[in-house]
Amino acid sequence: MALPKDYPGQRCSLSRALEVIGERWTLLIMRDAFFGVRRFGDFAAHLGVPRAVLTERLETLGEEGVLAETRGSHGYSEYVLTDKGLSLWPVVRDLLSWGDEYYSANGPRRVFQHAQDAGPIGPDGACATCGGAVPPPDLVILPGPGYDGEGDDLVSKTLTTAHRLLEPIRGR
Amino acid sequence: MALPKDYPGQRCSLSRALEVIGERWTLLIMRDAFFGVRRFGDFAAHLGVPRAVLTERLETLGEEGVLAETRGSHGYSEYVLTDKGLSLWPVVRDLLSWGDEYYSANGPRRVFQHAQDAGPIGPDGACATCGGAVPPPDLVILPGPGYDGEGDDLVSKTLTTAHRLLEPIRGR
DNA sequence: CAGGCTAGTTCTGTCAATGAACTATTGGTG
DNA sequence: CACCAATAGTTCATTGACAGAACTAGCCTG
Repeated sequence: MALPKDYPGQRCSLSRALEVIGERWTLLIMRDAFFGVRRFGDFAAHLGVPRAVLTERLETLGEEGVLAETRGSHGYSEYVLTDKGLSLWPVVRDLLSWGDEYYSANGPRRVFQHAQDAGPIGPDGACATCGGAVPPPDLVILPGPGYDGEGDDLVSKTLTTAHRLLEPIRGR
Repeated sequence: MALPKDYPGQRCSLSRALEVIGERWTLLIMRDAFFGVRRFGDFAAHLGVPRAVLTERLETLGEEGVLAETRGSHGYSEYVLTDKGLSLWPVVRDLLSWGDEYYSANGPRRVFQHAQDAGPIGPDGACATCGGAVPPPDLVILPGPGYDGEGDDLVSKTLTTAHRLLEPIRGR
């Protein structure tokens, strides 16, 4: 988003939602958080977002209760999704599916699997094997047909190795 | 979104999707399109978006094949969702649901119903009666418990009267 | 064909985003 | 304990999208 992040005349809950997660970079930060990124430097390195912007976004997301800042075992801050943040998973998933459908000629770069029964996850987020909706912690992320490690930074590579969603990831 | 609408280092389909529909105002334009708004002046009046910005967004959405510009019976342009645009409905719905859940103290301003069996639509978009996913043309939009017509412009009021999604709406 | 409606365009000031450089805090090592 | 590297975050000048109002051109109705 650009200038003011708010939408003055709008009272729809969509505009309220966009005031929280609609600014530029915010949904990419959320995606990374779902994929396991937790540390300032990893967000910055992976996204290429200006550090000042990243600082401000993390602060906003914290104030809105979407992310929580905690101190990790290493003494540095970690930014972790709250329940409110986790409930944004359908939004992130739908956007990923839409992008995959219309802008990934070779298929998705990353695909999801249900950890319990190894069933593939469809565009609607349901497990093709058991048919149920799968919450983020039960999802495994795997490299998809569209993946070629070309030019990826270390965080990108790590994000694409098989792992559970939300499982902490570190670059280097 | 702000400055450059693109995300240079990113190759994820999410970033590609956000380059199309992630800019400021764009998702509100999409919501209005789902709700039946088709004309330039109605988008402008309802959203309060600067006209120059609206022009640019409609152009981008047209180029990306999300909206199609057609000439209505009145001789003026109409902007209508394409199939590609319609497939963004889950994104809009999920954002609405999330906003309703966390930012609508009195409940949603608008609720949805399955046109065929009058079943209420849950946060996941499924009909509570028949259990199926309901495509936009089969949805009826109704005023919800959080609705109070206070301060709404004419387009807002019209949007909240009972009608089917995508059914053309006019202010005045 | 005249007046009003509609759809844009133009223009200027403002403010967020960018990107690089800098500072401060923490962790690790000898 | 002293030093150095890693990490997190701040500062600052520049750029350019957005806001908002005024303007223009086309269309439509009586």
